[in-house]
Amino acid sequence: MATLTLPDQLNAAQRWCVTRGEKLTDIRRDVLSLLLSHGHSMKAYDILSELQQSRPTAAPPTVYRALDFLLQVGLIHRLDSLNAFVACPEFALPHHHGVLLVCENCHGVTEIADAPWMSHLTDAVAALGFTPGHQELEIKGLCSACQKTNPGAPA
Amino acid sequence: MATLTLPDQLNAAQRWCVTRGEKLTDIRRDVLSLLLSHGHSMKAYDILSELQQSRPTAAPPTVYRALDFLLQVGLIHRLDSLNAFVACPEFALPHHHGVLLVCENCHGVTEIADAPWMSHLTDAVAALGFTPGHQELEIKGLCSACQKTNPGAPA
DNA sequence: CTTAAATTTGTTACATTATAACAAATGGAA
DNA sequence: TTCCATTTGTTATAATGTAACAAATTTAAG
Repeated sequence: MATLTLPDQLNAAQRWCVTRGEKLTDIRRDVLSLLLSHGHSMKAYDILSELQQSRPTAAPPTVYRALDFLLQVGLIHRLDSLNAFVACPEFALPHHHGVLLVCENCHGVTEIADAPWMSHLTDAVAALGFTPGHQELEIKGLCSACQKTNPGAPA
Repeated sequence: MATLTLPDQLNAAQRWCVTRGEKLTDIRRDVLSLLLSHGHSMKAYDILSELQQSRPTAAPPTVYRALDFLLQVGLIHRLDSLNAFVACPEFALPHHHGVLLVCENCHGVTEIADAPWMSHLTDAVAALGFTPGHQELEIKGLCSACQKTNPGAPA
């Protein structure tokens, strides 16, 4: 996995949007850039605070609109369990069935793309007549780093 | 699956709490009763409104405290994707690894207890050094009923 | 080029979801 | 009874997210 620089990541995102007939405007790029450069997940109002460093007039809708767009085109994920957002490092993978491992302690996120057992899950669910939507599963727990410093936290 | 009456469900919950050294107080029982009798998921402030029919002085902390308690003892689940709560019909099952199928259209919830592929998932995740917490997976999508009335809604 | 339409952004206000903080009441145990 | 722990009442406020409409910008058409 070649680690791209931030400008390269942004350029790739730009191309991804154009391919889909969408525009990565300045605001949207700025929000994505914040998420990419942080690496970990961010809350909407934290993004807003940082965005206001360069855009003093930014307001909640400014951020939420950009986040909604980035979610639509698949450049970021929303973490329902944290009310937070994280950049998706693998946005260009086709039929991307991801699992997000969310650490309850440090709020770090590890993404697993195309896990082999994922198809078992979607098959079993489909057999019940249920059609999964965006297939991003969120599993809460403790990452390996936090288990060491935090012995015995969840169940 | 024997379908218990509401009083029987509440009594079973009562015993479950006592077993764990906890008390199912009046308020907690009332909140659980609302969730059980509704069957589908409810938002905290909807629970509050209904609770205020019988307890006019109930305030947000009244409901959130009861919900926190019921979550702790495993009598209910929180649906992160809806900011809602639902009664757990299988709270007494040991080592309960559940999957919640959440319909994005009708907000109905189907719970799968002890699915066979669940162990594959936890094993694979554990192999990465991640320790899952409460193992309640939430899968958003469309239930079979809503697929018929809602052709082509999510992806 | 100019006009019209569509999209994006600015701005204000508000809706929804959840918690902090502290006082009062309740229930057991010493 | 007296003390302590737990639960509940109460007020206020924090955190998260959206509605509604105006202004600006971009795109496409004539």
